Amino acid sequence: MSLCQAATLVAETLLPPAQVVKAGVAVHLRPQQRLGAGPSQDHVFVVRSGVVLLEAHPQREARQILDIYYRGDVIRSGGVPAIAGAGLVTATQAEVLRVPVSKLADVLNAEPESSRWLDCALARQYSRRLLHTAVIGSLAGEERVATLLVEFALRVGEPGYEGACTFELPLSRTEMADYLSLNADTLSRIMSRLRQANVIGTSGRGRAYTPSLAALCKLSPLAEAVTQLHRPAP
Amino acid sequence: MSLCQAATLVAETLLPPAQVVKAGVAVHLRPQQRLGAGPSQDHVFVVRSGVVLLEAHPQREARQILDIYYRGDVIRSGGVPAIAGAGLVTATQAEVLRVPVSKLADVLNAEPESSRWLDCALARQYSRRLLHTAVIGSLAGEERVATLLVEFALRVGEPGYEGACTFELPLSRTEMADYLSLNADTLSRIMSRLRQANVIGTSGRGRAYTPSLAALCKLSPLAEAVTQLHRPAP
DNA sequence: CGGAACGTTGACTGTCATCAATCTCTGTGG
DNA sequence: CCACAGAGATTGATGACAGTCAACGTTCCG
Repeated sequence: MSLCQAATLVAETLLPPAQVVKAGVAVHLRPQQRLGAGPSQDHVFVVRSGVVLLEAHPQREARQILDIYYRGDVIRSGGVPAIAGAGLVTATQAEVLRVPVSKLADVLNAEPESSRWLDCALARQYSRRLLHTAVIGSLAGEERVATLLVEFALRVGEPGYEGACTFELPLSRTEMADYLSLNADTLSRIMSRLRQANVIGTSGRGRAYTPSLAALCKLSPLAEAVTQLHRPAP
Repeated sequence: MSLCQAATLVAETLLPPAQVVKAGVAVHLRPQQRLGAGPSQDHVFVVRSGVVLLEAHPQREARQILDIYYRGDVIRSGGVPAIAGAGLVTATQAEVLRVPVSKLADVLNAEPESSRWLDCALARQYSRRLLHTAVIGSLAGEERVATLLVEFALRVGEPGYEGACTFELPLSRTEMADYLSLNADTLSRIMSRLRQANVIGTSGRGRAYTPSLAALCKLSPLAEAVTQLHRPAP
């Protein structure tokens, strides 16, 4: 099987096969560090830890975050559309594997296993893009925020008692706003409202928790789809 | 090379290799016809002519069009996220190739050529999704409409004298609105404004033309990126 | 302790959604 | 060929939500 089945989104297919790892080099990055500055070289990056963002500046003074990459995700620097100011930035400390496209191509031709892994990763990420289109295209501000919080809770959260969940916020308020196509001010207002409604709590800038993940999900019409695409491997 | 270079988005890589074609069956469809009604079977569709839409109903009474597929595009029915009312519909009369996933997987394993074609198609489509995220996430109503019109002009347009261009509108107003995350009423107002400004003209419901494609592009901050991703092969 | 970046909150404005009425195509049947 | 019906498209009046600008508070760093 070279195409990924919905049922095979498990841990073993998440990380790249050894041949791919051997073809690349590990890169350690601090928060807010740019990736793939050299546009001359077309690289593929595989996220091993941390969170990487794809950003662009379609307008003067306007930033848009187009994609969020988590552990196991694959990024092809040459596949970024020609939008002004497009580029990759880390949101948190991160470790990525950098593989030249030509070397990866060799591995793919030699190892069908690698093709299976790549197709699987790309299919997963394509689905997530479609879902995010639905989020920013059809949900109200509060619903968008709830959806992103559910995503974070599933991706980087530590479950607690009775459906409670503590999780890191890998993106700053401004970054979350740019991802959700909301104003940073508006996002702040929404977060305050959610806090007052006891749906979430925050501790410091980078962390949050929810007493009931189910309650948070009820605020997002697309929580079910998010859960399907971001739930940690069983 | 198994990954697609930006420079290789040419006609020869657009259509599936013969082995893939042999593994599937051609299906002819009328406008507004649904695809892949049987959720039991996971299929891959390749668009050979016409336009296919991926739609969903994230909210009661709200339709969102998540993706537009043109000639040469690849759709995997199993990759659609679990949003309510998600499914494929034709916008126009269309012909697609329907290939069972298991059969395609066999071909991919046997023929590296096929893997190259598939990776190429998926990379192209992923870029387009990112671009569309930027469109609905950061552009004003009029800019979104201009962007979509440029896309149509490049995809299905017949160039005329001095930058003029006549093109079919494969989507109805309602569908365009649902794709751009605009109200159908608002879209209609914007189209009227563009008509009064002589940027576009319409003849009947399904056709439009622009006296100057360059003028239309000037209304879209992302026209350059659209051109890069939708320009017909040289 | 001080400064800078980030986050919060309030008052105001603008854009787009909503609702309702009218108009225009398109296909059908007399 | 024309009349009709129904869906789709247009247009106007109105309101709500989110953006903008500005001021203040908080967190985190040296």
